[in-house]
Amino acid sequence: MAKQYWLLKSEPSSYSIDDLKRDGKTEWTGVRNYQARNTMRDSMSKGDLAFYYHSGEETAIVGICEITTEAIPDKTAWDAKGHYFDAKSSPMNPIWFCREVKFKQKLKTPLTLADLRNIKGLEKMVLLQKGSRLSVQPVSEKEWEVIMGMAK
DNA sequence: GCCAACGTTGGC
DNA sequence: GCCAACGTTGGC
Repeated sequence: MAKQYWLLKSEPSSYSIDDLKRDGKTEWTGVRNYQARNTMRDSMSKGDLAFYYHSGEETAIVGICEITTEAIPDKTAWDAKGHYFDAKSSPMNPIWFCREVKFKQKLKTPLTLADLRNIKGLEKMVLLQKGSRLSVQPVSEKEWEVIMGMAK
């Protein structure tokens, strides 16, 4: 199957691209939205690439990471003291899933939301749609290439 | 801080 | 199954 592309959102204050660079890899846990869950569980493939997007104060694509595993249960759902606890999920019957992602690179210059809105060819991008707040979302191959072209 | 958009919950 | 109320996300 052809390589697919994604975009992962994160608040830099909770986990930034620099944190990922430092760690090398991380489990992309804490997603508690069914659509985003389904994307991670069912649609992604090992080896796919994803833009790393900072939401909040920065609002920009800041880097690239790679999906390095199949879907794995999100263990943070089982931690009763944690922020992402969900009593309905259990090791026997997991509800939430994640993937491990590996740091690939930082963009030399972040591409801000405002930049992206001005680039031809990205009009359909999920990120740029009104009211879009999915934290895991697809990026088309064409969109990926347009953005990579701009990031040089 | 404000508010639009969206998702979830729960009463009926 | 509908829908109002509520909570959250996230841009501005």
